[in-house]
Amino acid sequence: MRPRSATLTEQELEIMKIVWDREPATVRDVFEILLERRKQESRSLAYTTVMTMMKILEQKEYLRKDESDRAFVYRPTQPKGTVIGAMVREFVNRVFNGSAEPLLVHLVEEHNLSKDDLDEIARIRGKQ
Amino acid sequence: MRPRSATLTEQELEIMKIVWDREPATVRDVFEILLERRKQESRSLAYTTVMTMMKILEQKEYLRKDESDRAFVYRPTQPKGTVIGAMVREFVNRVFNGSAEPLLVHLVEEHNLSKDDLDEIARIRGKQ
DNA sequence: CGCCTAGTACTAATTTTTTAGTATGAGGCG
DNA sequence: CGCCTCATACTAAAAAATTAGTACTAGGCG
Repeated sequence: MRPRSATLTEQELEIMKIVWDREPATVRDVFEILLERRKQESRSLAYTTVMTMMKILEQKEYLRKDESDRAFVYRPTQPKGTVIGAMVREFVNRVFNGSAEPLLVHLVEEHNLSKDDLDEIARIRGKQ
Repeated sequence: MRPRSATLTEQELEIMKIVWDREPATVRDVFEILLERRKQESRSLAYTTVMTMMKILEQKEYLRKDESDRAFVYRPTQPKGTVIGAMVREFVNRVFNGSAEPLLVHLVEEHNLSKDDLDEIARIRGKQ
């Protein structure tokens, strides 16, 4: 039996990022942004596809919908940081067996993070 | 049209990690390790499932198979660091729109990376 | 008022990913 | 030699993830 994804799937995340950005957002809001992006890469998208995805996100309790004037408006139930944090944790677990250091090394070596960036983070971190 | 995953899927990665570890590995090698893990969580696994996955990995050219005494032996075509690096990049793109810093912040704030760890990384990084 | 638009609910198809069954063959061994 | 084990090739089913169609409704507006 194939298990369900433990975190947001790719398309679910795509939608959640938009809703976190707008807070709240309607299906049409999300649809238009996504459609625009799809056009860039010559892919299409149906309005009802976004609707279905947002309903799924509501069922999974990532979104909550409120009656509004015309269309439903959706809001995230959890802050972005919380959900993304869980995704980072899942990634670290899955790819690096739970250890964050090797990921850090990848970031430093392959993502142009300078010593200054690290110092900056360390400084912020140190403050608390 | 749903696109294919741009990186290793979950099960593909699980297998690749084992093969990188053994180098080379047979289907049976991988099967036994995975079966053991599955047992822990009361899940089952068929030998042929692993075979199919490894054939897919061969088709995708992540693995190469060599004739051997009894069973085929499989070797990775690319070093672990390269492939995992690509996965990190894909993750950063997908989740953080390509910017590594916010991921770094998550790591520092939620994965018990101390200032010392950062210093250590910065030192290694600085050396080159 | 009747029509068009925007929205929703419901249903379902498609593709990917994961899983496994069946048939077949090679080789050791009693 | 005949059987049993292990491996492979081939086929395909099941589940998840993604995509979309159809029917229906409310509301604006000509």
